Amino acid sequence: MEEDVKEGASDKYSLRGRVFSRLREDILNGKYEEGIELREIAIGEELGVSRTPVREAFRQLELEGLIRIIPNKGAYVVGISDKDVRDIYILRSRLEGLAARWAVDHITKEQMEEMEENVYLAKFHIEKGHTEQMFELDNRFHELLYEASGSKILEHQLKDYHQYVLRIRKKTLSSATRGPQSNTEHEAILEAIKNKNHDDAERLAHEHMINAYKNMIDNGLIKPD
Amino acid sequence: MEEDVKEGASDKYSLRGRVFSRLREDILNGKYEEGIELREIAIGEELGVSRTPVREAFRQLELEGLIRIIPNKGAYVVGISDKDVRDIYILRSRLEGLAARWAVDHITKEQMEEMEENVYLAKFHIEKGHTEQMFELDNRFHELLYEASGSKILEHQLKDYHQYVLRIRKKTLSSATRGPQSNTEHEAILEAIKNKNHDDAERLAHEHMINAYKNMIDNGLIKPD
DNA sequence: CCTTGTATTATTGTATACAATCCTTGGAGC
DNA sequence: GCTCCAAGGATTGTATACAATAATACAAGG
Repeated sequence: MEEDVKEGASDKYSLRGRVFSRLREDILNGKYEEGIELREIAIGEELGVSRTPVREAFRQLELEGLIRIIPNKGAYVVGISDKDVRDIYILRSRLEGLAARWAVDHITKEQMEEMEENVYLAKFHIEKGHTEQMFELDNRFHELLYEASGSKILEHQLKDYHQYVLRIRKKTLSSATRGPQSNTEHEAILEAIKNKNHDDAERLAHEHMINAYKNMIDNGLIKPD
Repeated sequence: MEEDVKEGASDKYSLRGRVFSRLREDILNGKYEEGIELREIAIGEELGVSRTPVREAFRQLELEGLIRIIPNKGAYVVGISDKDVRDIYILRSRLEGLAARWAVDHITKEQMEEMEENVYLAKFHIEKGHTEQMFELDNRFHELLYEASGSKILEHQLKDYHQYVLRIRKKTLSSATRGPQSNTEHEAILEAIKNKNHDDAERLAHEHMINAYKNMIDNGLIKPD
């Protein structure tokens, strides 16, 4: 029964939690475009709730930087610029390297086993071209790495960024060449951790992000500098 | 009149903003100890407001990781463990290095001038042993560095961490030896940026954090590993 | 025609009322 | 005395009512 213990602030079973998750997803997926104004009543009616949970969700979204609230005026969708995406990938490249380094000493047997299963299963879905499953497995691999780092702070931070660039990542992975290469890199990172090689783990995780970054630019998903 | 444009989510002039700032400060300063339960009504009465702004502030504090809300039960202060502080310093060491590197290319003339003034003025207050001013100048130096990086993402992140370890930093800087050394290191970072030396800037900023970290441990302010 | 001031309206900010949930406490049964 | 359960109280979750603020429209004066 130890389910849902982590549930940071999403809280699936409260109205506020659902509103928050829904709005975040809608913003990241581009349903609400940048600059658009979100009205409490309208959102409330759309989701069938009153203003109270909507307001609380707004406050959280603001803290996440997804909307900007101007007092007594309104809430405006901020969106993510190409520069933000580039910056996040550079930050991630450094922090994921650190996560991999720390994971060498802190990964549990269960986490290791799930990682191995993850990489193995991914091969299958890549073969079949199941993009949705590839996406989910990629998500989970990185989350596992964050959790295995043994640092709540680092885990929290990387999960945030991971969420943040969700939209762009969906496009990236469906690319025919990046999918397989990404999983090969996952495998290499996993091996380094298994062999307790700190430097390799950090370097490979770092390069993994840099490669993803380059891929985005080469495929024109975001514009360079 | 371009004041208060950044005001992320604090919003000094709304009740919610004040409640949020106040509670964060009280938690970080140790007024509310770890594990203590915060009741909406009690906090509201203490600050003379109703539950609504208190609840909104709670939701934000949860997202910042300072309290943990268990649905239908209560809000509990999380506090910062020694491990969290150690982790943050390691993360900061890497990210501040990056900030310094980026600052080389993005710092404005005004920022550069304020940095120079900052380092110069700090010498005076160190000489006189004015700990409060030393603290403020140290704060400002780092904020300037973050702003000069030219990356909203990185700036936001580092400011967060900076706030987070506020309590411990106050103690550190008042140490007779660390104060002067810290400012000397600031000066070196500034020089590297001025000379447009990316590698030095990154290395020095990185080392600056590592030194602060070691100092904390050597002085027993937090326990090692 | 343009500017300015004011009234109206829409929207957010805050307080309060009501509903749902959890915890405590006390008593019945054994 | 111990266990279990039920009732009451306390606390959070949600909805709604009211207050404050900002946007808009329109009329009066230049």
